[in-house]
Amino acid sequence: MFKKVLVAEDLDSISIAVIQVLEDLQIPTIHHVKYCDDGLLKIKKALLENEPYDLLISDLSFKTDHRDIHLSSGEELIESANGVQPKLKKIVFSIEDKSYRIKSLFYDLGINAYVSKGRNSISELRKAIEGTFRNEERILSSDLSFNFNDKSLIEIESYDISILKLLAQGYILENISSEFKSSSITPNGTSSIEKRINKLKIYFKANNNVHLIAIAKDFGLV
Amino acid sequence: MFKKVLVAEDLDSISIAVIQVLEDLQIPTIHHVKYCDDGLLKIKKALLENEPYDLLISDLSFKTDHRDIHLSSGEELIESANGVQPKLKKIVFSIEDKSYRIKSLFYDLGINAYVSKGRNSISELRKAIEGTFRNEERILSSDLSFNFNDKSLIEIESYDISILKLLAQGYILENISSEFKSSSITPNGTSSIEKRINKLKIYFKANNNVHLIAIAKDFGLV
DNA sequence: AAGTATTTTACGGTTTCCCGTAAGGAAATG
DNA sequence: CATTTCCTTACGGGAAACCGTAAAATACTT
Repeated sequence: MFKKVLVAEDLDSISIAVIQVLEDLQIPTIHHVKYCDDGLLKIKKALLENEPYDLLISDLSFKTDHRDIHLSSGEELIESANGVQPKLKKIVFSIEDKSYRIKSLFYDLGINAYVSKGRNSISELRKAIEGTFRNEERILSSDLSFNFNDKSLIEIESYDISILKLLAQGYILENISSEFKSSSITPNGTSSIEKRINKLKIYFKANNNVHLIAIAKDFGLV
Repeated sequence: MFKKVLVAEDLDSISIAVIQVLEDLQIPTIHHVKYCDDGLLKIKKALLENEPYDLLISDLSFKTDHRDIHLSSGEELIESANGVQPKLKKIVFSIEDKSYRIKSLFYDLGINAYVSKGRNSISELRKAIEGTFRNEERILSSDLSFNFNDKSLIEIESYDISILKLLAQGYILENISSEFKSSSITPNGTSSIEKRINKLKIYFKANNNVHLIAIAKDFGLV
């Protein structure tokens, strides 16, 4: 079994349970951080000392408080971790249950397992840890069931997200156009952007921009 | 100390920690439900058997799954509980940290304490339980600090919420107007609704309706 | 290199939003 | 009962969204 595991989880009420699972699995070294920044520091330090972690279990969203931080989410932590220790095994333990967000964790960040916080997540987490150790791939907790080959939602790309983000910030078409021009994002004509928004509206069955942003917010896209 | 406590929390990873706190406080009877409906049933049953609960500790948001449910949130559970056992002490333990939503829990649902899930919430929860037992009022975990007398946000009333909800569903002004007419909500002229939206835009510093809804979503108003 | 397809951009007409002003009506005051 | 005040509604003009069409630019094929 794993020898050295790092847990990144801000909520103490949850980290207790996660650590309990790791103790049950008799993992000798269990470290826990409440901030992503601390997590990256620990990973780097462990590498320097030639005692790297075997496994990172991370949440996705972290509360903000008084402290100044560089890494604000689990995604950013994992991305940074990939920069210094690409082979690190990674399990995400989060409440998120939107398939395209989870898919991107596997595709873009190369995580080994995703466990959704739910009514039976402790046993799911345990199974995921064991499976990851056995080098199983794309482990998903059983309350989630979506098809990795379903392309439908993955086609919403960063370009669409950029538009939605700016719309949600009160930008009008012209503003978005000039914003894209100055960031050299293409296409950036008002007409093209308009068309893309229209596609999104059709896709999400939205009546108008207001409706679209409400839906995008619900889906956690912005 | 309390003799009989009910915990309503769907996430097993969290309920473990909550129950641990209660055990540390040596509470003889601790029950736990993962669904709001089960919570209400238990409260009713305990009342019938003349062994009512002294305290309810509830989360606010519950995941939906295959099961059909009547009560979908902690608010609804507490409201129902108030219907059958108004004197029941109530502590809410949730991730929510928007002041006006928390205020309404105290004002409208008469909860005794609110503990925000955070980096040190376990000790906060323990303090809240002890404080509630000593009949302290309006207990707030210390990571939250807002003024109960600050009227600013509480003035957004259900009328505004109705407008925001319909906007978020893609209604245009005319639709909202006729919707209000058929529900006999006043004022219902397009002009009045327009003016009210304008006030909201000024209040939330929103550039337009799209921006407004994005902000409303962020604040959890809709 | 020419032709075809696709993408990007431009344009115009209609609807809705946006915002100021003002008329109409109800409640409050004296 | 008249006057003031506040609230609701109506109206109008300009801005932005909405929606279809078409031209221009780019990429793709043969």
